Formats: sequence, C-alpha cells, structure tokens
Amino acid sequence: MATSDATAVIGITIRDVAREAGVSTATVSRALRGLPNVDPVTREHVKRVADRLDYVISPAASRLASGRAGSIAVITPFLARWYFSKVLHGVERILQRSDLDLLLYSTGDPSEVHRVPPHRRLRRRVDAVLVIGLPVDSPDLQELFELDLPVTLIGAHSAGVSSVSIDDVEGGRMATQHLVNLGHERIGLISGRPLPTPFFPENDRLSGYQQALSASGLVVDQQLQVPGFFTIEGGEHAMTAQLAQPKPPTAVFAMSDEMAFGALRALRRHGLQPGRDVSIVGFDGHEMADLLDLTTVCQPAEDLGALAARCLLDLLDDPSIEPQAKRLPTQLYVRGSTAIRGAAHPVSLPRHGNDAKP
Amino acid sequence: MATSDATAVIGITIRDVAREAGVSTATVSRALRGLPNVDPVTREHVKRVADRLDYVISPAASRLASGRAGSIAVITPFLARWYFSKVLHGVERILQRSDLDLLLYSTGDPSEVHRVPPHRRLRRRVDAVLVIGLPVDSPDLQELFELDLPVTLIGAHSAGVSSVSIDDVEGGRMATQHLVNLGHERIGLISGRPLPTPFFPENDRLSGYQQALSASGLVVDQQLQVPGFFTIEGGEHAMTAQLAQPKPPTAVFAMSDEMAFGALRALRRHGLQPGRDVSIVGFDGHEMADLLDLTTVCQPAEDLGALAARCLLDLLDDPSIEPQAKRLPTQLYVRGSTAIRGAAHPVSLPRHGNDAKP
DNA sequence: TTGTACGCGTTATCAC
DNA sequence: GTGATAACGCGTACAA
Repeated sequence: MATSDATAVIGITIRDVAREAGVSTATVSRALRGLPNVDPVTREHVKRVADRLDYVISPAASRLASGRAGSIAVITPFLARWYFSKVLHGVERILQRSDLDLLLYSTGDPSEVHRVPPHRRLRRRVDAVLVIGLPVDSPDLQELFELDLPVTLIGAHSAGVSSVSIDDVEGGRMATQHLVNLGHERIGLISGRPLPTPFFPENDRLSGYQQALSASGLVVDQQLQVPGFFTIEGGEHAMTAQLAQPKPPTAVFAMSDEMAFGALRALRRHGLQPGRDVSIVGFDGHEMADLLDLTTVCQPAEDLGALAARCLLDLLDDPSIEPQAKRLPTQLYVRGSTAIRGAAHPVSLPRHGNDAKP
Repeated sequence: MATSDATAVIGITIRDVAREAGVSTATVSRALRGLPNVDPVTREHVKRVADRLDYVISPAASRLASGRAGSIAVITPFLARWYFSKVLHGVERILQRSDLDLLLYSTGDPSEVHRVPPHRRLRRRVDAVLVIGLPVDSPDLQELFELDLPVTLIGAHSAGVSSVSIDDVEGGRMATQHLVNLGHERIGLISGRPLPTPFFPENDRLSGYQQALSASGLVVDQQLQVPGFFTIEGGEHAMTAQLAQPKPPTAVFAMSDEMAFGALRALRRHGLQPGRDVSIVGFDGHEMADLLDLTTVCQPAEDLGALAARCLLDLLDDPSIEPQAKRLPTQLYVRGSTAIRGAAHPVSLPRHGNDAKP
C-alpha cells in the first residue's frame, strides 16, 4: 500500500503535518479539532502548517477511530414532490453548515414493495436519521427505531420520538371552516389514500375536516370522501367522482394542492367555474396555487426541514435532551377558488398573493 | 474502547464471524465480498454464519483499508425545482442498487455567494461526482475537476468529461420552428439569466431559437429576448415586458415551463388568451403543463439522472472508459397554448396529454 | 483454497 | 500542554 513518506502520492496524513510542525500527531489532532489543552500558539502553528500542506482529514480513519459515522441519513418516500423536495431543501441547508454528511435514501411509496430495507443499509453507517413523511406504522420505521439511533420525524409524530410537523388537525379544520363560513353545507373531501389509513398525517387533516363539520352541525358524509392519492390525476378523478354523486358537494377540501389542481381541471372539464360553481380549498402553499388562484392552507415545508435538522443536531450534541414534538403554524390563503355559496359573482374577501391587489 | 469479545456491545466484527465459522478473517472477507478463490461450500457457510450473527461490515474500516470512499457526491444548485428534483430522483434510483452512498450537496444558485466550496468538502470523501446543471465555467466546477475524480455532468457538457444531457439546440429549434410553422413572425424569447451567459445550457436553447428564426428568414430581435430567471414570477415579468413593446410578439418561447406558467398568467392579466391572442411554448414537460394546456418541449429529466448515474458507475468499474457526451431526445407536446397566428378559433393540431381525446 | 500479519490514518488514553 | 502508543475493523500481499 501507500508508503507513509511525507510526499506520498495518495495524500498528506496527520503524521506529515506533525513532522512538519514539529509536534506529535496527538497534538495535531487536538489542535485541528479545536479541543482544549492546546497552547494557542501551537494551535495556530499547526493550523498554518496543515493549511500549507493542504491537509485534509481522512473521514474513514477518523470515523473508525472515533466510532462516529459522521453522517446522517435522510429518508424520504419521494424526491420530486412539492412537500418532500421543500423539506429536503430545508434539511440540506442546515446540515451543510455542520460537518456531517447527508446520506440520501428514497424509499419510494411506502405502500409499494421497497428495494432494500433502510435499516440494513443504515447500520454502522449513520449517527442519526431524519425521516420525512413516513407513516408511523410503517414496518421500515419500526425497524429503524430498533437501531437505537437518534431519530427525528418530519410531518409525523410518535410517542417518545422527536418530531417536527404542522398541526394537521388545525389545518384541516381551518380549510373546512372557511368553506362553512362561506355558507357551504355539502363539503366534499379529497383525501390521500383510501381512508381510514392509520397513522398517516392525512388522518389528522381528516379529523380537522370532521371536527369543523360537526361543530357546525353538518353531517359527515362518507360518500363525499374520495381518495386522490396526492397526485394531480388522482385529484381530477376524485373531483369527477364527487360531481357524479346524486347530490354533489358545493365545496371541496383537497388534502394537497396538487390534488386540488386536478380538481380544478375536473371542474373546467365540466364547464364549471371554481369559486362560482364549486369552491375548492387546497393544502400546501404550492407556488402554483397562486397562479391558479387556489385558496389553500400554507405550510412552511422548508422550515419544517430546517427545524428538524437543527433538532437532530442538538440531539446529537446532547443525547439527554427529551424528545419533543414541535409544531409550526399553518396559514389560510384565500383566493378566487372559494366564494360564498351560490353567489353569482364571487364575493370579495381579504385575499393573498399576487392576486391581492384590488 | 470496545473490547473485541464475541459479544461486544458495539457490534459484531469480522473476527467474530471468522471464529464462529471456523475460518480466518481473510476468508470471511473474501467470501462475503464475492471474491474468487473461495470454496463454494465455505462461502455459503460463512454467509450463513454472518447472517445469523447479523454481521454488518463497518464502512469506516472497510474504506480505510481499501482506500475507497464508498460514496459518490451529487451536486445540485437546487433541490425543489422541477428539473433538479426529477434528475435527482433518477440518480437516486440507480445508486440505491449500488453499494455506494449518495452524498447530497446543494450549492444554491451558482451566481450567489456560496457557503463552503464543494471541492474542500469532497476531498477524500467520495469516489466520484455527479454534477447537475452547473455551468461549465463555474469556478466550483473547475476546482472539482482538479480533484481528479471521475465526474459526470448532467445537463451540461465539457470537453473530456463524461456527460448526459438533451440536445438543447434542437429543443430550442423545435419549439421555435413550431411557432414559425403556425405562421408567427414576431417570436419572443423568455430566457433564463440575462444573455449572453457563456456555457449555460440556455445558450444552446438560444442557438436553436436563433437558428429556427434565421432559417425561416425571420429577424432575430434582441428586444424580444427577455430574461425570466427560471421562475414563475420572472416569467410573468418577462411576458409583461414583451407585451409592453412597441411591436409585441405574437408568440413566445419560454426556456422553462415554470417561466411559461408565469407568462400565461401575464396574458390572463392582460385579458389575452393563450393560443388565440399569443402563443406560448414552454420547455420541460412539467406535469402542470398538461393541466394548463401548455405546449412544451418535454425532456426526460429522470432518465437523464438515471443514465448519468449508470455512466458514473461504469466509469468507476473501468476507469479506462473514454468519457463521452450522451444525449437523450426531447419531444414537442402540442397543446392549446399555441395556435395558428390570428386564427379566431385555435386550429386543431395533433395534441398530447389528457387533452388529446377529441 | 486458506491463513497470517501488516497497514490503512485517526482518535483517545495514558503518562509525563 | 504535550507525546507515545494502543486501539478502531477491515483489506490484502504473501506464504502455506
């Protein structure tokens, strides 16, 4: 293998730095890592030498010796969907500043057959795990917990595990209450997967929906709850199904903006106008919502990721921290896709986004 | 530190497996990694024992001993934009099957001040690098090349470097020619950054645009080329600027779908109807394009990522492979946002997507 | 085909 | 504050 000569082809080692600086490797290690018990002068000197030699620590060696993996895993079912890419962005932004590597694992849809169970790939490989939007009853997740690694959940919560999410109940309630306030009485729901699916965030949104209806004395009609699978097409089909009902809803709450977009298209296909004929509320705060004049419950996806990453770093710093479930607020953005029931001209309400100007 | 007892708390080591299987650590290593010169019976036995003991190789130790980093870096300026998230998805899908870790690095917009220069973080840390959509003249990229790692570029090309991309010239040409064919003579362009910016993919799209115009004897009017910065809002501003010209274009080619979406909104704001009043062509094949009835040049972003990942794995397998620039085809999807110039009723052409049904 | 033994580059534990 | 030095767990010549 490579010799340990000062000018070895492969790379400068800590020994080269030590020799050049006239100190021991132990001192170099301490100096470079900012550990205490190093003379400031020595430290500066060592740093300078290391810099001059263009020395870079070997992660492998460091990890082997220290027992730390030096990286954290981010597990997500999707990469190219609004929520997940936003969250990932937030996570990356924070982790970039740490000295931990971000290992990316995409599981694909949890309901699909997955390729390699994450927990087998993760063993001995990461110091902590960040999980985005996986249902808490997922077997993968359970096996993950058994790895005994610090874990932070994003967009889900589980007892004894640190998590960051929004209040999905409140979000669902807010969206539905808005429709109730506009005078709607038959309010449909476009859910994600077919309900009931335990432990999914969508369940909380469903609860909010039901709460708002019940609180207003409206009936919760199972016929009015159609799954849209969180895709545009799914949303379109769901809306079409809603319209085909004997007594179609006058308003619909879609659990994601992308499904709401599909719903908007379904309306157009039927010659119906959003707001005037049927009101639609989405969920997410997708950039496109503004464009399509869609009322929606905005969630700070990127902030969720950033906050979760910070939590995990803190947890790594001090494992004694009690896991807690943090929540970030959502906000209803009212746009043209919702209006007073039966109003010939959509009524003006306080609005948001670029459309806000009168 | 941890003892090397068979039942050490920290983990099973190769020695434990060797002892339990009654062979040497060398044999275990060879057997588990599928190296030749191992008796099939021995190999099976060792595998079984390793499995029973739930043995997992220590990546750190393996990497230190072998000199391989066991991971590849994926560098991207954005995570939450259509093209980049799609490409990343393709990359991840392939890398998942390999035994290499995917290290994610987001640089932010290359024109911004960046945080930590990638090349410093990458040293000794990865075996290869996958770069998404960074301009070839980016200083970061140059320093990356000097790391002497196998590199594959996605959405860009550079002499002597393996790359995967589409033919942007052809794409731009196709979009523009389509508008020419519809009888348009004043054809505007919504570019990315202000032109000319050397070495950006957008330059090729610009070339295609110019070629198509020139080939048809149309003038290339600088006034008709407005930057839209690849965002919805940018596209809206750009379109608004186009409309404010003394002689506005009757058709516009936007270099990305998201900018085209903005352009559509600008039209709507002006009471104009896409297709009838002004034709718009986008670029990407965004899911939303179908929804908004936008004609667009589709590019197989996910395939680009997958192919690039495979290339890089091949290159890692056999470093003697000559770097080559692979290209994937694009395809024009005609929808309602483009129509014959001046036609009162948008003319019917072969169309695509859900709208295709007569 | 298999085993022995050394080295990979760093960290951490001691003495000093 | 600093220096020796023994791990860390695995890969791999080389010998057998």
